[in-house]
Amino acid sequence: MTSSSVPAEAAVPVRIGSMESSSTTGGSTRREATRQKLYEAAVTLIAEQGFSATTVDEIAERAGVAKGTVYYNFASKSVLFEELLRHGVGLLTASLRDAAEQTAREGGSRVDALDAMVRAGLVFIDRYPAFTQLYVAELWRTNRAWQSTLMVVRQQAVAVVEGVLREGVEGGEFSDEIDVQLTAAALVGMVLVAALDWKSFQPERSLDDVHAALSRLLQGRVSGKG
Amino acid sequence: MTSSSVPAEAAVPVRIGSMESSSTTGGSTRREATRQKLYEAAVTLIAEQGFSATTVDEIAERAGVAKGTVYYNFASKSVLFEELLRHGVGLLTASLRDAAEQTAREGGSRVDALDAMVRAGLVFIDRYPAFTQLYVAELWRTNRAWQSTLMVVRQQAVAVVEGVLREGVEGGEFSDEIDVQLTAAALVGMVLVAALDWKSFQPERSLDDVHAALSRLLQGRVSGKG
DNA sequence: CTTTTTGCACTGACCAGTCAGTTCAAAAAC
DNA sequence: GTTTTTGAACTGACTGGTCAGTGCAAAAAG
Repeated sequence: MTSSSVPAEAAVPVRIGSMESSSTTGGSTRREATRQKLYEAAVTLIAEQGFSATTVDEIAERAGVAKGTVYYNFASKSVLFEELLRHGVGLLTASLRDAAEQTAREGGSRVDALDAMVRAGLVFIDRYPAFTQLYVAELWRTNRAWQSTLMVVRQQAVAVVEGVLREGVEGGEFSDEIDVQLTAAALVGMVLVAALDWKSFQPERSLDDVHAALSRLLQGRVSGKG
Repeated sequence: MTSSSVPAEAAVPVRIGSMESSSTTGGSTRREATRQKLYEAAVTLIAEQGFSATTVDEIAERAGVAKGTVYYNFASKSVLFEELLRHGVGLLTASLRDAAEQTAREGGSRVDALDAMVRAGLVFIDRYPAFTQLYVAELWRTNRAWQSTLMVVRQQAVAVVEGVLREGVEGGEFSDEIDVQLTAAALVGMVLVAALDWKSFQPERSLDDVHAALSRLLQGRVSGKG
């Protein structure tokens, strides 16, 4: 296991295949496609069963490759998982940032930015429900190998929300008594749980519908008559 | 790894108070006490590592009993887990219901009831953080043996929140345009994620502090100056 | 153009270790 | 005397990871 006699081992450039095939420059070829298939297989299986209950054999089978191929492309089962995690949250973070920035560019308020981010979150969960499940299931675990990866990656996403809240407080749009960190976590939780519930128990509803419900809650338009 | 000499077994960070409230009914005796120890051991281990990654040997060791005792008291590993689940959510549901009813008894509004339930949720998570972790990690999984148990038990808890929202709508206190089911899920998510974040990343803060932050969000006192 | 070589990507049988669950005689606890 | 616990041995299935070998497309040699 440790210190095997591995020769030169032409440095594999840890490329993370994008969840959607970007295929910008023709660099990838077969390898990239294989990685992609493995990500997709792993994400659904782990979302369904959890990391430990998912076997490498299953992942390989679902991806339509041999088991050895998994280990040709990834150092271990947990490395595969960590790269999956990093990539997925990277997409989410970028999406949230875009939403906030575009709102600012269009002259919207901070509440508008928050609302746009809620929508961006919903769009993400709508597109990658399995990834979201898997992420939530692992986030608050302790004593796990990828704990640090998870923390870093969580902070990236939450920081975007915190940033908008902080700007809002500084600009006087939000009360300066709000607790930025906790409020950000609560907002993330609101979207996360509502969306997972949507996907799990009312999948027929439209994104706009769900967004409208959360918007109302976000903007405190719950009390009082409609 | 197995049966290592286990040094001091020092301070377990996440303490689970006895989930069996008090020994009111005298039916238990020794057996009940053993079961209790097994619950407590299982809940922390599974919260940390997940169900599949936790071995029966570990649970027995942590509980300080022999492996045979586990199988004398529970038919299987998953039966132990299911009973744990049912018991824990039973406590939460009772607690939420109490909060709502007491608010009503004292003549509070529905928002007050919601607020009381937020607090009850926080108190629960504060007392049983490991159980909460474990529950969240399993809730949205699919294809698992205890899936149906989980659904039933989830519905019990969420229904209490939905009930208060519905009463609020009927009584004109809440807008009749709110989506009861989604809003309930969002509220639960808000408390859940904020609390887990609190326990994981800001454990030094007080419950009142966290409650105040969530109250503000719940009552839409975010926008506008302090 | 044809033949040979190269080396990347992939294969799948295999191994050493692990784990849920069983068994049971004997000891404790009640 | 009965109920509960112990503790260690055992089984049989499963799993992460390994490795010698295959296939093939493009480069190099002829």
